[in-house]
Amino acid sequence: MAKRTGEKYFAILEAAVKTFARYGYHRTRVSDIAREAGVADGTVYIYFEKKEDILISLFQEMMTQFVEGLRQQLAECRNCNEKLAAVVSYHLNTLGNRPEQAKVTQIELRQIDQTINEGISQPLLNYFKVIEEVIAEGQKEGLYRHNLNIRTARKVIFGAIDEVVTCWAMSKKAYDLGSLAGPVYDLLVRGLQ
Amino acid sequence: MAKRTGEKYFAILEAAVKTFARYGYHRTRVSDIAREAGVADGTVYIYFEKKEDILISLFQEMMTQFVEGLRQQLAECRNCNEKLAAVVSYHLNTLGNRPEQAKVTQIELRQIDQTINEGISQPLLNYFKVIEEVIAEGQKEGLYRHNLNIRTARKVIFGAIDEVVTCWAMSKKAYDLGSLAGPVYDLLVRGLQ
Amino acid sequence: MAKRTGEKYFAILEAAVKTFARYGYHRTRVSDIAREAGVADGTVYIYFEKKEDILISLFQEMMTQFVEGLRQQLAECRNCNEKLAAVVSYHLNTLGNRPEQAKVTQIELRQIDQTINEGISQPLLNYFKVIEEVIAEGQKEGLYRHNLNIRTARKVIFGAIDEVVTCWAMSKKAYDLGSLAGPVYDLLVRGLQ
Amino acid sequence: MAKRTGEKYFAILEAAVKTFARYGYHRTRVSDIAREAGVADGTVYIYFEKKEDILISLFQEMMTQFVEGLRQQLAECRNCNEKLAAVVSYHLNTLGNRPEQAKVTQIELRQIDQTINEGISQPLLNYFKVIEEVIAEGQKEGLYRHNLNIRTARKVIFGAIDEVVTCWAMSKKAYDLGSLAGPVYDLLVRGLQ
DNA sequence: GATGAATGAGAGTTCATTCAT
DNA sequence: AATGAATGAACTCTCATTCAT
Repeated sequence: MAKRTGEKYFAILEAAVKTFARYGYHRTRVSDIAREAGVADGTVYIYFEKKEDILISLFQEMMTQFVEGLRQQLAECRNCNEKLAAVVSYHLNTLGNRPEQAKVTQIELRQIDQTINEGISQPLLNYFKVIEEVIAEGQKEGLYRHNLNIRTARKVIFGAIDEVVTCWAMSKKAYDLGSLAGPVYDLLVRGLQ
Repeated sequence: MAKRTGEKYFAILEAAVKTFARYGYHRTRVSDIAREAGVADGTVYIYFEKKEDILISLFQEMMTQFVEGLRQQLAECRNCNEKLAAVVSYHLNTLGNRPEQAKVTQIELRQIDQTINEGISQPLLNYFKVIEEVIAEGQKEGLYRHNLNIRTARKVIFGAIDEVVTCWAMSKKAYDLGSLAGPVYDLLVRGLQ
Repeated sequence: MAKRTGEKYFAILEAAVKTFARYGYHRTRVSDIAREAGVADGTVYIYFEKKEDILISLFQEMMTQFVEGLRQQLAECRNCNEKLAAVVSYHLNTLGNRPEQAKVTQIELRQIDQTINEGISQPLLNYFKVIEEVIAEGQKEGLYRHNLNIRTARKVIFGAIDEVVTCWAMSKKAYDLGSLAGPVYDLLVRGLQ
Repeated sequence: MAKRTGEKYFAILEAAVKTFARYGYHRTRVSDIAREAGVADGTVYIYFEKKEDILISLFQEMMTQFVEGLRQQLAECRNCNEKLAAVVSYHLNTLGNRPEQAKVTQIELRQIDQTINEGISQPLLNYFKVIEEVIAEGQKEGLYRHNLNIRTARKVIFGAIDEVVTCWAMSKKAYDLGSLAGPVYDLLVRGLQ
């Protein structure tokens, strides 16, 4: 079961971002999403196993696209510093331009039992891998310290950017998220050197 | 209503940490907490307005104690670097020694509608203030850059530590969280200089 | 929401009369009605907003039918006296033949907060209007006094009949309610003349 | 148990009229009455068996006083017509001057399972008896028809007055209830003759 | 594939009543 | 007699999920 593809699959996903961002995951009824997507309640269950699945699929689709786009950006960078800058900038700009996605990623996604959720951690690991690759590269290039624990550094980097996004997503969003890329990069790159 | 003090208040709070950490917020029934605390279901509602209230009160009590303890540590530091080290170390050690609290803080607490929750953000702001004070002090002492945006720096610092804790809380906790204090401090302090 | 029509709507209504009459409104659980109607608990809430709604809808359906039937009877009467007799007789006979409805109308219906209930007073007003029309007609025909306050007379008439029904509904119903129509009519008509 | 007398007994009763009239029987908590009476929750249960008991006792006290007062009035009447007029007038004036009692008598009292309630019907029967005595006397005096069924006539009389009070109690009480005594008496007395 | 009416498990919360002090 | 903290039974309503059409 659960087709996970097709025109209506994406219609439902799109409807879900909107309603989750507006009402929050728990206060959104499956029927709300169905109505927004213009399909019947039952139809949702042709494309998704259960409600949680919608949120997870949403994240997976977003994350896949995100990592893909990020990798394209990185391909054009000449060294690890440029790559780190690209990571920060791409992360902040991508979510800064998609407030609804940001809301879902930063807030709603955390409403699910994290303990079980392979579905969330797996796609996230791909992103983590990218960051860790950049750090390792920096060490090879001699730009970053060798006594750096790559995993810890990755946590610091991701955590820092993530918190910056969360603060913005929970705020009135009166400022441009992307404009924080420079300062954040500065803070992080020095730590690695 | 809602006494918010007394022997049973704390018994319920203690029972709540345990059950939330074990089953997660949403899968914990109020009656589970009551049983664990050795009181009747109704008694819970003498001390708390509603289920959500328990989680929030839990956080507030923890946070108040946390900030208080942190301030004591900082009082003994001679400069901002020592203070920053103290923040990182205190944060990681405190939660590292209390896995149940860590689980609740990092995971369960995010299960509530963040949009509404003054109850969560307010106590957190006190912690944020401490961090920002340390940074400002560092600038005054000439140890930290002046072109630093204090708020952004705070987000980076908090986000970094928070992510380190979250990864640990979601892991099998096979390593000592406190032992990451040094590396994390190193990464952060260089960013500020 | 609340479909308020369809096969199951009436099945639930029918089940409600029975259970309300048997156990009383407050002691009837929604699940009792559902079981009696042969539907699931949740189904009740597809057709009714809330429990109270069932009782009110019940009354509205009954009242609508009642007034309709009464109007048909009155159409065949040649003067206001015949009409008054018809009102008394129709009222007593209708409820006399439907003990369960009588129980609900006279007893259970009064278990709801009367202050709020438009839903109850509105349909009743239609009946009141019929009575008042009969009185006014009687005055025009010269059969009833002109110094009669129509509203007061209506209250007296309705109150009298209503009390007769209530006494019967609360009794063992050993006597035929309809047989009181004559005496009651006699008492009332003289008052009007 | 249940002292049913003493200073606090009446304080609770008085508090109950107020709160019942204000919030309705079902929405009044025992603790509301206790607070209004200035006693502890538990104290209520020294004087009353259960919540229902308060409402019933209230009615009994009111009814006893009512019938007593009515009997005094009747003692001064010279014939059954005067007595009937006294009944109507006394009933309407008494409740007309005590809106809170009226609310309780006409509305809240009916919120209890009438089927069981000896406690309500018993004191009411005393009033019924008074009315029936008046009618019987009228027949003896030759003023009222002999083919009158006394019980039915009593129901008509009581029902009529009761409805007049109920309408007033549920209304904004913009008119004086006692002023309806004349018209109501007129309507009723002619029926008896 | 699509529908949407029907299902029924599930739990938070209230509050009358009790009883140790 | 008086207190009021504690009890725990009771029940409505929601909503994710199913399945006959």
